[in-house]
Amino acid sequence: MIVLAALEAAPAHGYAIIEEIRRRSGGAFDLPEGTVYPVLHRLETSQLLSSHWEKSPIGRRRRVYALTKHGSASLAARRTSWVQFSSAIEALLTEPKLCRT
Amino acid sequence: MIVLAALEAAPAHGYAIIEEIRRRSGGAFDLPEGTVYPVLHRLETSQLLSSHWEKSPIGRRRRVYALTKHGSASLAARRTSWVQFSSAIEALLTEPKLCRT
DNA sequence: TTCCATACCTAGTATTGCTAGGCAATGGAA
DNA sequence: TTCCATTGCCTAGCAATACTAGGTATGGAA
Repeated sequence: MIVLAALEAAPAHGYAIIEEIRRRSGGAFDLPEGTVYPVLHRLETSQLLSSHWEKSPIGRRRRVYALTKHGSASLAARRTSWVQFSSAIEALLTEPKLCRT
Repeated sequence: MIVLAALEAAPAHGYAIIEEIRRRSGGAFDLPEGTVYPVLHRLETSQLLSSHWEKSPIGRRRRVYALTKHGSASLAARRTSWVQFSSAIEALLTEPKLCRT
């Protein structure tokens, strides 16, 4: 979900995605390449991302990923799941206090 | 963290913990026994829980778990981690909209 | 007696985050 | 010129773990 969200605003290549995630999360998520690249491959295999090779301004090759329609839909679904999940966690963490009478 | 939180109010045995988690989460977390029992064993090995055998009112054996001091401290730390984690996810999920000018 | 609910357990599988490497090109420093 | 840092990609293998799919045992109800 994090990777999909990072690609929501615009397509990007792996290295930039890692930096974007680190920046947006205020450093909380500093994901190593060994985590992100396999995720990108899995998401592409699942048709949630598409990719093509590009040249950076100084001539380096890059693989640029973009959300597909399925990817956008999946992100929306994951957002909903996240809200339900975090609400449930919140309920589990706070209910004991509500029980005291 | 979920299991620790379920034991915060009072000690309980495995089966009751599963029901308590299901109840508190409004059915969102319906954890199978194959998930919870190994977790209980791991938490006890890590000294976060202690256990003893009891007899239920109708005579069935039960293993009742309780938070240790380390368990309470660990739960507190996990709560803090959860808040940071969920805040970071929230930031990742909402920032794209903030970027539009 | 047979079945269900309670109550516990674990072997094995599938997933996945991460470590620890490797490859390649570029630009600047020594 | 040579070397290293940075950018940029990749993967094999380890470790953790959620879950499936079984198993055991007891008490009460049908």
